[in-house]
Amino acid sequence: MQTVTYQEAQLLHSQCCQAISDPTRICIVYALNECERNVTELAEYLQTPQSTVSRHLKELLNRGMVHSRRDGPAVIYSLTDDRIIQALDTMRAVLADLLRTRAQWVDIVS
Amino acid sequence: MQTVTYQEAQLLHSQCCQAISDPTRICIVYALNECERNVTELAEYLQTPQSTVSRHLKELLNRGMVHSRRDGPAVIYSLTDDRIIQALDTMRAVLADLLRTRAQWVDIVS
DNA sequence: TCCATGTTTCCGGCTACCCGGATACATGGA
DNA sequence: TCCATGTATCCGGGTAGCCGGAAACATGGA
Repeated sequence: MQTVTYQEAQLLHSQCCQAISDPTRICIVYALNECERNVTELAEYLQTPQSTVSRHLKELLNRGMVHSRRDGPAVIYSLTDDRIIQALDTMRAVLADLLRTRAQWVDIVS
Repeated sequence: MQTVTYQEAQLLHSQCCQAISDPTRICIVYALNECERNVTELAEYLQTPQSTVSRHLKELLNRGMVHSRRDGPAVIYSLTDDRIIQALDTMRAVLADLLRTRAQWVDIVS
């Protein structure tokens, strides 16, 4: 059984978090939580260039955050694990409370 | 009441996630979850240069992830919100399952 | 086999992030 | 007021990340 050092585990942990720390990737993850979509659909939905979306999906795939499957010429992506949304929502709640205590900008975030 | 656009909210969300996406900052957050500590204590505990720790703490403070209070010449830091740990643990669980399905490196992470 | 559709990769370039030693700054006691 | 302790900032420099147009690559139907 191969093992990793504590530092390597920490690095993997941070890479998972980094995967969902980019604004575009956050949008992609939430979009895939609604329903699975292919690259073009995501690009249109997010109003983002297709190459950009594809690049981010590659990152998410490498980190294991999403699955992909072919459907003819299209590639359909879907979320690997619901807990990714759970983690994002948790941080969003933390943020909402932060803003609340600072008494500003509450409406959109919460 | 001042509001933010959807894009700005997304950006804030990503900044919160980014705050806990650096390996060193993850270590700091977990260390502060055990007990509050000052900069020097953290630096020694994490075997990391004091200036580096201080810089990361500033980031975490700016993002509202930690509190600080003075105790004489020292500045003591503590976690703002337990849910930060919750989110980190969630992502760690996702990672652990990922590695499990890939059948390697399981022991340390889980 | 040729083409339409959809995807990935390449490219040049810019920005943001991270590092750690050294220096400057704050605090409270002698 | 001077000093010891602890903290924050400065600095130079390296690295990683992000961008979007363009070109190359897959796929399945005509």
